[in-house]
Amino acid sequence: MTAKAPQAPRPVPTLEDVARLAGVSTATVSRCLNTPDRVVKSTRDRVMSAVDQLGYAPNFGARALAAKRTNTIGAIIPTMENAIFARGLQAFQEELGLHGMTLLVASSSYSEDVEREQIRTLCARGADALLLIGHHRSQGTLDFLEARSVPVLVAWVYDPDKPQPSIGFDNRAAMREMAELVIAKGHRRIGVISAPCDSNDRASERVQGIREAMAAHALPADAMALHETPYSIENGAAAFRQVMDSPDPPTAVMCGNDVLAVGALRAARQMGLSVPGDVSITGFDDIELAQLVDPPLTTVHVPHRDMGRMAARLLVQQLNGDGPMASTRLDTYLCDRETLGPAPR
Amino acid sequence: MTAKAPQAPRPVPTLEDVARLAGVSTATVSRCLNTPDRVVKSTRDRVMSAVDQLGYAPNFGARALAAKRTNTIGAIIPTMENAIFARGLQAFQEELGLHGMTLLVASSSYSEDVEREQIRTLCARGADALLLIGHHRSQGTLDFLEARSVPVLVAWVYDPDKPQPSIGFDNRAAMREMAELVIAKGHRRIGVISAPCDSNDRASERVQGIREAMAAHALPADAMALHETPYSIENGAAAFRQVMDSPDPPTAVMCGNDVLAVGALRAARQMGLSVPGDVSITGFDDIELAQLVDPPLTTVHVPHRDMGRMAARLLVQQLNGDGPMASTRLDTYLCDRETLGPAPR
DNA sequence: CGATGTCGTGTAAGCGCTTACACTGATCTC
DNA sequence: GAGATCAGTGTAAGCGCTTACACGACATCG
Repeated sequence: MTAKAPQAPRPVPTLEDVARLAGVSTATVSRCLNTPDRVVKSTRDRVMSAVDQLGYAPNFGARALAAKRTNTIGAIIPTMENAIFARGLQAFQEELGLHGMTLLVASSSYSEDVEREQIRTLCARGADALLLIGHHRSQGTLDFLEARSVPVLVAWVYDPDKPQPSIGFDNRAAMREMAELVIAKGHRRIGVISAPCDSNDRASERVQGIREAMAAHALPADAMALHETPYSIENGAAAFRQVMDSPDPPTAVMCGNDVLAVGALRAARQMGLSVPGDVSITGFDDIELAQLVDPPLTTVHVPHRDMGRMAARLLVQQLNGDGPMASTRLDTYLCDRETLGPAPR
Repeated sequence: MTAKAPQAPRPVPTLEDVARLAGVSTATVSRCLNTPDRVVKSTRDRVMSAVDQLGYAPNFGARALAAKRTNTIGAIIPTMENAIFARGLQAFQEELGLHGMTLLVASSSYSEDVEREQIRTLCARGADALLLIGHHRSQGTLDFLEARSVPVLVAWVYDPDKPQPSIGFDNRAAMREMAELVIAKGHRRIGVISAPCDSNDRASERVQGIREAMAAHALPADAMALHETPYSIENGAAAFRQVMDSPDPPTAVMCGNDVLAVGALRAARQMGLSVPGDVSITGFDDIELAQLVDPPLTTVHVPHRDMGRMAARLLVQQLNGDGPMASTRLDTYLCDRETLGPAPR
């Protein structure tokens, strides 16, 4: 195909090959690549052209081994399937790129065990720091992290009382605010569709927020019908059917996130229920999908991009030795679109 | 917090630490981890408990350096923003996992230069093979890949004539089929909203498919109004407005993918146009969103999961030395939902 | 003008791991 | 019962890179 490769003389060129071709030592080549200003221009040019000619790319593993730093940050998110974390992660990556760092992403499928495995993998791969979602993880995992002294930042939650720094929002307060609105609209029987709460502090905090609002308005605990199911549109739809299949169904269904809410919305339509005429539905996250469905979803807006960007900054600061990270709180706000209406009488 | 770490005696444990604690050589520890059956059980147990006790995790870089294999496959997709590649990649990852391989994902933002950088990065990180999207890339990149002799599989297209093996579908034929249907419904002026065609063979093939169908029915080339814009809902909406802002607007707008189509659909609603009463809209990909919008989108179904799964199998086979990969063609089919209707008269 | 810096470069010691090879006892074979 | 075989383990040589240190060649200075 190309004239440059007569056969396959040396499968992959190394620093040494470059050095030989340029007639310098490996140290000089290394310096050209990492600290170009410590090498005189004439030498540098010679080295660089050798690099090009050979199609040399430094071996990352070897580099990490020798330098003990990888400029890589790992992130483990519960899922890549839907858009919940996509936007935040995108911003995270962009900001990291600005600082010359690379992102390594893994997903845990909402499983504690998988997450532990992924943490080990990312550490093994030399991540200089980790971004994790939520606080819930086993002591063993925490110990491991501490033993390796990898800086960890927890995102999507804000909890200054935890030992690990976090960046995010107050899930409980955010959902409480939404519940207040729902109650203000006259709803007294509230269905709740949430992700499984154990091992998911975002989910449990949100449910807790609803409980608090109900208590504040002297609504009995059994006025809330809680259904837990993993995040997916299908599951949201199924859960909605179950929640509504009761002698005294709720007039509003609050969902733990938008994906579940969109499922609920579909189910409602299939059941011939008008939203919000017959039943109100609310979401959480304000993902793109929320304004695409019909009617557009009333939900809690989460500042995904800001969160991602700030997470990157905090991590970079910490790695540059500018002191420990401070937990940071971002604001959410209600997006009262069209799926929440007054309680039917 | 925990009692196990009095201070920080040795930041991160190494093979040697484990060996010392277990009273064996590093070779034995290594064997316990990689080929457990070559070590007698009593020794192995001792080693393993040392591993646990120390929280040891092998250094990936060092391992790759010594073993010259990483069991890692890299994939570079144009974007993570929307769901176009998500499902396929998920399946790809799952299948890789079954074979003990790990996936490293990067995104190129539809930029050739970024992709080249990412390819280098993934190679540097030791990817044993690469999954790339589409055939379009510079000769320099191709040379680089060949020089390093990294197996490459191209996905989301099928083209047995290219030197690189591919797995996917015939974008041109798939879109031609859709265009045939559109024409059969009586449409004669067709708007086309596509991603920029240069450097995106999927996009250009799809447009070409429309051209072929139109030619086959003796429609003049200028019966097609083509608008190119990057994939995003917003862009789709904007392009739709432009396409329709003509003295003689098209009666059907065919979009290069579902994301654009959903944007077009929104724009149509905002403009007070009924779909498909006033104007028909079609998509491509059949992402989840396609059936969530109202009315559900007529689109081309692409077997994302099959493609991902088979891509993984092909790659694994190749790495196991079972001969070179063969280009594989998958079928698409039309999903005629509710956004395509007869041409208004 | 010899002592002292400074700058650009080379030398070589690892970084943590795998693995070819060597070694040691058992077990087996005739 | 001596030699062959073999399973289990240790020894040590790298893998490709960074970087502390050494070194020579100048420029600078009192």
